[in-house]
Amino acid sequence: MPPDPIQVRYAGGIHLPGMDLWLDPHRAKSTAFVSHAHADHFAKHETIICSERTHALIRKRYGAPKSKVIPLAYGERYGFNEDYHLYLLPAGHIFGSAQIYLTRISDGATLLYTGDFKVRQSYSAELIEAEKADTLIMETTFGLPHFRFPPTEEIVASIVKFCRETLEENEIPILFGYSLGKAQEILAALTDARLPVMLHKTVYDMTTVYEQFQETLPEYTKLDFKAPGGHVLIMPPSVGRSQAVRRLRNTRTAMLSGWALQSSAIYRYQVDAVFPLSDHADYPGLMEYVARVQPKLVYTLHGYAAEFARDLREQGTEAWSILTDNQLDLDLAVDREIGEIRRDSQESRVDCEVAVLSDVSQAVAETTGKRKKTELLANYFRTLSPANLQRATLFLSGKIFIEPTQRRALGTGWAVVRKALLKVSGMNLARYRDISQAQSDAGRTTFLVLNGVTRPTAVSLTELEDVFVSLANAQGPVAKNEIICDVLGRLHPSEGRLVVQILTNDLRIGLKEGLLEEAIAQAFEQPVATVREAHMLLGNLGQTAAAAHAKTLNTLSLQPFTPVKCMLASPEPTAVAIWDRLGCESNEVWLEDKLDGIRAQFHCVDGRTELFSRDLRSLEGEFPEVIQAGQAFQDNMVLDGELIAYAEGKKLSFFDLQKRLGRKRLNGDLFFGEAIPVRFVAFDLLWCNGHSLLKEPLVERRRLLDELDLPEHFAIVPVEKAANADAIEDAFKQARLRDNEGLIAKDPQSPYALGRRGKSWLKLKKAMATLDVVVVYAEQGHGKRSHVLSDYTFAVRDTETEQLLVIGKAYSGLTDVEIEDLTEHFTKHTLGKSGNKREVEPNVILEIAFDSINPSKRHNSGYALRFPRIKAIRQDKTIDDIDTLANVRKLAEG
DNA sequence: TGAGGAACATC
DNA sequence: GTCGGAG
DNA sequence: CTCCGACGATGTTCCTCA
Repeated sequence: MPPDPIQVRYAGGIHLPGMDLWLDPHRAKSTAFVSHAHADHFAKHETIICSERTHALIRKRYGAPKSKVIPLAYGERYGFNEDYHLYLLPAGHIFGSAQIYLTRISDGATLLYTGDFKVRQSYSAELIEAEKADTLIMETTFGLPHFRFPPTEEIVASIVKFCRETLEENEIPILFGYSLGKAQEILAALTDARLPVMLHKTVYDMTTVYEQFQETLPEYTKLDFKAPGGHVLIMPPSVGRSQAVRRLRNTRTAMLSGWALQSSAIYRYQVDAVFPLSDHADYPGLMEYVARVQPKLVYTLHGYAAEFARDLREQGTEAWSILTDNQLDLDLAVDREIGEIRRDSQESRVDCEVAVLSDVSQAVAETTGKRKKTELLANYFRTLSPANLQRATLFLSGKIFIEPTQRRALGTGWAVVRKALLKVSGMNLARYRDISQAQSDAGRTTFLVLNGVTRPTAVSLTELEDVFVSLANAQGPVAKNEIICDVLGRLHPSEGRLVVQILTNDLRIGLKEGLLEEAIAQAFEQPVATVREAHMLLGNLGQTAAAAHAKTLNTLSLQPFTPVKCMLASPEPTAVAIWDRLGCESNEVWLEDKLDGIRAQFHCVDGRTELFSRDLRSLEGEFPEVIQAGQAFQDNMVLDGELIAYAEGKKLSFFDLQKRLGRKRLNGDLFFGEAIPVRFVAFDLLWCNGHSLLKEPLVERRRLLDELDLPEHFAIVPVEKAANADAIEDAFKQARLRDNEGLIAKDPQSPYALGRRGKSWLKLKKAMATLDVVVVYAEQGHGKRSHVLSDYTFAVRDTETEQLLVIGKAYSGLTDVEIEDLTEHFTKHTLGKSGNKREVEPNVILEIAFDSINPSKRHNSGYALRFPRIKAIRQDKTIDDIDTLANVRKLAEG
């Protein structure tokens, strides 16, 4: 009578309930077997069983673990408890990697768990050993029959050939392989070739550990970015996109991975070559291994687990994927390490317009270098019909609507999208969080969450546009959620990723509008400047692309009721600086008060009037009285100006004006009763009675502006002319007395530069006193700051209660280095955590600059700062030196 | 019904 | 609005 | 020099949930 198999279950990791032992669990457990030293297999378990070599690697890499470690030599028998004993066998994956062999003493039942393994002899890892076992739990990363690696010598020979040829052409070969295991395997494999090798720091560090156990490594040096020439560089894939590596010229890159067998690999890794050097077993290897173990029952996991299990069953061995549903957890960790997407579901990909667009987007994201990006895009643009060209350029610029004036918000932020992703994938929130935290990249997260759960169909760009429009029209998150679920369910994860990126307005593919302009110019052989100009005039890349395609760019001009991108001013700290920049040219600077309102463009032709905001939105609903009053203008014109809150004899501020922003409903009494009165103060004239004035100098535009008869609610900003820095300084003081922010200085000879933050308009703002505050909370940032604590909440002291009261947050003003230093500091001085926010010891003093202090409900000090920025980290000060609430109050009132 | 959150837009 | 960083 | 990303406060709207 054969014994019952040792019970196995899966619960976020493999668990053997009979002995309460976990095998390579992702999260910290009481007792766990750690098969090898890759980071994803190593959590803070209370007790860790691992090979003594793995233990050495872990110690070197992460320092001595706090866990209790039971290091075992291969074959060393260990009595786990009264009923179970175990020993480890080499797994051949990386140095020190082990399988675990368990025996239940009472009935002799046995179980073998492989961890990651390889059957072939490798250069840097022990040769695998197999033993007969009743139950086998094995990894099946390459569990499809077509994964057959060529003989290792052939692979190595081709790698060496690649390196030699690259060096002969005076270029630098770069080999990408994971810093622990793969990199040393490559290094060892290169021994006979006698090529000079440089190792990236992370690889170098791990290699020094290897060296203690291995005599056959060739000579190597640490990567010197200044003189890499003539060397073979080995580095982990993750640093391949780093600045330092990108800066290296004349490189040829190669990825070393089992996935190289797939034809899409070169494209996916964005390298010049791929070689199938793997530390996993290929399909024949997996089969051979099963034959050696002769198991009665097999559980498979990782990669093509279900497929491989099916193949085994067909051969008469009972085999099951341990739980396809849970694969992601384990695969994910590996993905993160080696920068791969495990399951390549290209086969299920449907060739459609959206798929092509997402490929282009992905390629742009992965391409470094402007020229390559624009060329890629230009080639793509040329293949599109005019209508699809509009859509594609819009979507790639993260926009949705072709007509700028019909632009509406989608109302789909991360909250809505996350809900939809959970629904489509059936994933629970905890797992989703794991993925999103591990990735800290919205696109990759989306891909992984959707991977394998959607039924891709062909979707055209028109259909996608329809989805966006219906999203904009849908009312409420519930309705939007449904639409998103529907479209994601019909898309391949690669396409789903793009759609989510567009929905959340977070494309992040290193594609700015400027680059798209260049691509459009290149695609249709137009000068970039012309395309750019057209974009400013049309306010929309879709239309710009269409015009470039139709070769009608030159016929474009400023048209009333088509808002244009407005000219902006650059900040300048002092009057002297302004004079230096503008004065020398024409010996005169024109000064206007910098009004604190909202920028607006007023269009008027024959009594029809329109008002647009700075980003070309119609302000129709918000300021109807201005639009109405403007109908009294006798002339046809386009004005540039500022909408301000204004009442005779009463000081009104931006704060007052904000109450009217974003309003959809204006009750009757809103502007006749208590409403904040408003006026449009013009400072420029862009078009007048049929003529564009953009190219005219400011003097001329202003002359015409001054001739206009102004209706109610309209005014023109006064100009003062200054002939030296002192006069500017003086005017600045006057402007402040008038409660304005400061000055705008203009070159009277300058044309109107659409959309430019140029040097013809400069702004001088008032600098307030600064505040010394202490940081009380620190938070993780986003995007490129997702790995640092870049968000600081700070407080002042209330001398009455001796409490620290929060007055604001800031990150702006610190350099990357300072943020890194502070991250380290706050990590060490954390008092408590809730979510991403951590309370920190109040021992970092910041000097904060700001524009004003206002009463606020947001922070418990009752005050908030406008435009807070960090001026300095005051290492010379302590918490005793920070500003007091009384001080703040004084500044707020003063 | 009212508080609270998300999304968006303005600076 | 602010700022630092990269091309 | 110019663009871009990653950040600040605050207002309204709209929806959800207790």
